Amino acid sequence: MKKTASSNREILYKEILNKIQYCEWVPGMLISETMLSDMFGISRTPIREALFVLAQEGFVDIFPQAGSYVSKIDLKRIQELPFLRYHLELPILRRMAEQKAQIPDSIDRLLLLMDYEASRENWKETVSLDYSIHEELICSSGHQYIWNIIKGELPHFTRFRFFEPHHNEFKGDRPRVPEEHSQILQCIREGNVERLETLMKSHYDYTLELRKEYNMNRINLHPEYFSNLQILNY
Amino acid sequence: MKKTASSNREILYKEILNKIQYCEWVPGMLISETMLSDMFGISRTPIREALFVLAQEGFVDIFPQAGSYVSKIDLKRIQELPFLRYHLELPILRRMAEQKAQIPDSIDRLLLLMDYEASRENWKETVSLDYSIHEELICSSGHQYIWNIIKGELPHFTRFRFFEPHHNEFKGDRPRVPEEHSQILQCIREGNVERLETLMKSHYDYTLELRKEYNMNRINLHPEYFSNLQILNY
DNA sequence: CAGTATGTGCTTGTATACAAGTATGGTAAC
DNA sequence: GTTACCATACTTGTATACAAGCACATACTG
Repeated sequence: MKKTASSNREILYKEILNKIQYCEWVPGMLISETMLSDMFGISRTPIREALFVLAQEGFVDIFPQAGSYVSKIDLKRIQELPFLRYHLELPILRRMAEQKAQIPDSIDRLLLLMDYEASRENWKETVSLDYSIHEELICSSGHQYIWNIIKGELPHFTRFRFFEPHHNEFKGDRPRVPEEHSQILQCIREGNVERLETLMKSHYDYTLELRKEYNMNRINLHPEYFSNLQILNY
Repeated sequence: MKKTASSNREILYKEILNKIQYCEWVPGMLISETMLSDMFGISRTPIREALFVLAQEGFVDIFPQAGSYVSKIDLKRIQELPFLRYHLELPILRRMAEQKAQIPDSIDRLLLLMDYEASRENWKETVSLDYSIHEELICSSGHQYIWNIIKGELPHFTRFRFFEPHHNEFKGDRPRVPEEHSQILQCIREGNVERLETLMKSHYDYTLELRKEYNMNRINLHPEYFSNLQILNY
């Protein structure tokens, strides 16, 4: 029993997810199966199969006999992600710090790369490396399944990062992210648990992030891209 | 644009998931599309669509041109669930306790029902009410998305609860679960944060659970149902 | 002019025929 | 007896035809 190369369905799934997470297909856009069928030059069957999985994950809304649409960016969901990551990643990293666990060398390489890509303003690559750094840390401590859960939510947040074509947070409201990573690593190496917790808290400053003026302005540029806008009014 | 009644695909998804999570279809069992097609009296198309989603969630393994199988129970995944729940649910309940938040009346009704169903040894209903109690608590504090993430993982654990037809944990290794719920509620109502943390820790005693003699014996009855068995040997 | 009814074109839902790859068991060669 | 090969039956992957339902525009009615 062998696992063969990727089927069209799997390729399509990744392709469509990329279009959506980087907002090349904007929230609310109609994506009918026949349209995708023409675009990719294959039949509706594998396209439907990819769309179901994407719908299950909240990236596509399917209205029977009416149409399929790129889902709107759910601000409630965005708001919950930092909570999720803080409370799952911190205990893992804290344990690594307490045990002064070995950190894989690959991390330092990723840090360098992220700096490099950020300096060249390659934002897609920068964000991708951001995620990879966390992935390496979490998985090196054996919590692959926890990371998989987080990973499934990340594309929702990626949309929030990319919905304006020319925005980037690393120049805007969070220019210090790459530096924060280095500091977090250092804390783990030194076993400095207290500072680690402080750093993680600000790295995932989840209580107010969405309601910062910076983000309010961005969101108001494209209110039609969002659902659950009311959470901005508390 | 209206959401119509459930399509066959959605019905099938739930139906198949139930068969799998309650181990009516045992781990490793072959479930070919034509077999399901005959069984349910509908064509392969909606069945395939349901199977893809289940495969994505880890309940089904699809081997192209070879066959589809009920996945084995992944002990690593089972082991991570208590970690996940503890670190997500505790901060939510802790906050409720600190704020002495209002707890919906429906919870007390669910507690009563769970006691009742447990006393009548209706295990499916008991487990289902167990989950509902947590759901009510978590969602009443506004963290529906966090609960959805946990909810997606629960059927994996349900399989671990039901893979022996005549086993039940509430008579076996964890008879005090219903009582623990009452105590947790009381802590929240009284704002007793310290005791809450202790209770939650034992409610999700995640570090050793799988390696307790009780579970080792159960697992050894059906080693062919499991993957990642090696984690029992640490 | 307002409101209702209806037809048309679009969408997704389902069934089925066919393509292509896998695993198995039997057979023949050694 | 052992090994290699091959035919066969089974699996999933894909394409396509048709069914059924929604939404909008249009025409009709009051």
